[in-house]
Amino acid sequence: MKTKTVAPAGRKGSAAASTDTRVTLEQVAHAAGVSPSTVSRILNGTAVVAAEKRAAVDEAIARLGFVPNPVARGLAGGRTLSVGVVTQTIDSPFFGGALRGVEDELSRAGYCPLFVSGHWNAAHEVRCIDMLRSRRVDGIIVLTGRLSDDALGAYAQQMPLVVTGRTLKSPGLYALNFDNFEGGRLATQHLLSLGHRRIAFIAGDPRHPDAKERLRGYRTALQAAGLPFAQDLVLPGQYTEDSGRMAVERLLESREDFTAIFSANDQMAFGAALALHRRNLRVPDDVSLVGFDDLAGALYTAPPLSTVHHPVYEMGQIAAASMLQLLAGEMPTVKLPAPRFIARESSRELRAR
Amino acid sequence: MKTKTVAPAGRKGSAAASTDTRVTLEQVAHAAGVSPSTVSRILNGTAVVAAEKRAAVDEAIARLGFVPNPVARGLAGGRTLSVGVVTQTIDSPFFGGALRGVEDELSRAGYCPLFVSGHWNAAHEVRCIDMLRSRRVDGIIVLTGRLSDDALGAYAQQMPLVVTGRTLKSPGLYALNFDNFEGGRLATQHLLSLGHRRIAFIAGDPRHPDAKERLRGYRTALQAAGLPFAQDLVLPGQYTEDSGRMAVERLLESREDFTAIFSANDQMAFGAALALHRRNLRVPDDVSLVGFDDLAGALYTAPPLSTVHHPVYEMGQIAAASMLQLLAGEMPTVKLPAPRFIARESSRELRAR
DNA sequence: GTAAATTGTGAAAGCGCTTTCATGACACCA
DNA sequence: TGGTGTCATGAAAGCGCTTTCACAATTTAC
Repeated sequence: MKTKTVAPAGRKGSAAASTDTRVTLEQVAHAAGVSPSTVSRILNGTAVVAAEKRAAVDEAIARLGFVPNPVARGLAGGRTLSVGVVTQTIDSPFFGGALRGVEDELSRAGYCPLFVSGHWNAAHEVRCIDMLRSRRVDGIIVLTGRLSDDALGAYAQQMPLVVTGRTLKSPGLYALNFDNFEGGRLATQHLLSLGHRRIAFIAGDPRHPDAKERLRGYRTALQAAGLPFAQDLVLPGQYTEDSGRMAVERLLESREDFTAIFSANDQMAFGAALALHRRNLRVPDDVSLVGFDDLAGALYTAPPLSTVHHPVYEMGQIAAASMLQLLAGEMPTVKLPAPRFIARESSRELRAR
Repeated sequence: MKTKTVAPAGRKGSAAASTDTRVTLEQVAHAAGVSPSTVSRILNGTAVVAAEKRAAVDEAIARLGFVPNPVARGLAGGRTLSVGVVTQTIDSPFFGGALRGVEDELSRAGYCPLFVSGHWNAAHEVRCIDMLRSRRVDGIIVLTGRLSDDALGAYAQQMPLVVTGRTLKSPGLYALNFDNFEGGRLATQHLLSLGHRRIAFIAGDPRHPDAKERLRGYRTALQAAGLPFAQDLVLPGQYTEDSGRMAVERLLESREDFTAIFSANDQMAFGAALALHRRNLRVPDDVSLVGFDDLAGALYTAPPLSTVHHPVYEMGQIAAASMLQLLAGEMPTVKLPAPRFIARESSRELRAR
């Protein structure tokens, strides 16, 4: 058995696996006594190969510890087995779970995510997407973001696109949207069922479509209960903890009467809880508080926050799975799970005060 | 002006920038009337080029909207302008900030991070690193992790490596370590200076070197104050919220006397706060509570948590900057900032009870 | 039995760059 | 003025794959 002498493999230390980055497909072909084309065909399953040669190649691959070079593959084949993921900040408590879902699902299929942060800025998102395109990703997943629907549609003409937080139809584009309206309705409904009638609402940034939907859910639930919509009970917020804190401070200063607060997201609810604490108002004894999103932290506030569960991890998984389908030439049809309200300890039935 | 007819550029929609992924270096060379080598030299600054030709090339690049293809560059030049980042979970509240620091710093230099999750599992980390190597990243940043120092040293022989959470010297390897001992000392010192004498400690997972260091800081501070070290006041924890909650529950059941708790990280402090809340013990009136890490959430607990500031974002930045230096053939020398204690509202002076 | 369709395989041409290597054009010193 | 350097530049050879194309070797059809 003649084996081409190969540069010594980098197998120093116990950790290095038995794969050698320096072995090339050509060496495998030599070792197996076939042509490179045949090896490639076996690797990609692009054609039928005689069982005998296939065995020889498989053996050579195993023996040499060959791993195909994705960079060369990308150049030659045009596919890089990587997909770009535009998130807003990589350390967002909200999107974090989604990133994990994307990663898990993609790596299962041998794909690799490229995460970039758009910083809630359309121009920056454009730059990110350009960067991803120049890196030749096979597709792009956009988590919400500030880009116009038209802009996204245009990108979708160039490569597969999956986008969350929108309802949007376009060829080569799959949109995944969570039912924020229903979530808003559920949360409000929960407070109403506990007897609350004066329910303040801390709104999210109105530039977010989902913030508007959550507000609409709130209004609809009030209306369904025959209650008037009081503009003074709706406080503007920015989806940040601090904006939630300030909203509650304004609310208290306004001397508006209220017994419960529905915050359009958990982060603002955390801020709200702090503001209430500072005024010696106890949750839920003095004020019931509910949030939206069910962030990891919602389980560990004192008391744990009642909130609408937003399946972010699943959202990431589904987005990735949809991308894989798009890449395979199929049209995805999966939908996001429906919102569920999680009653914890920050809300309770209204008592006479 | 003769221009080679090029496939129509993908400039549909207002969002698509004026760059065209399909323009190649060869087309630029043609358009500028020079050879591809010259264009490459201008792009990389590898050689002096006549000002006149340089101008012609620059013009052609701008006119055609040429963007070099990193995949081809990677194949030809052996450098992919990407660095792998092994984190533990991409959505970790602790490492999140570090990832952002890495991303910001790398992208400034035209590099691109590839984030992979090791899930606190040495075998998984090995697989991640192999994957990154096969993707031909130029270097790898390992955020803490479970790999042995030897294994890391072995990898460092193959490519530049920056690792955090260790003190370790090896060629081609740069280790960045935070002074966890001093942090632990500072936090304990803070409680001592407020008059506390019975200070419980919720320990982190002893497999983490930093958890051991924080404990050592606690012990040293007690010793320096002439206080005995009481093993019964040290509760085992796992760095998770729930382990913090359970630790406090065990502590209360043990009927051990204590007036303050120092938790080895903020996540466990959050759990501890919840357990105290459930027992109607108020922070800081009944029990002072301090954490470690200064997570984003520490600012918005009720009350805001006194804690040791761990500069994670800077850690990410510095790790990335060090990697860039390593890649440039220099040996980095930057160190992490020293720990600072941030007194907020969860700790106060001891009062007679 | 011959023509035609089918099949497995190898040779070779790229993919879009980087990087030697060779070359011609000048400048320099004796 | 001839020889030796220096310098900018182009030609061409890869980098490690995929994929087209061509070609024998079969198999099938008439």
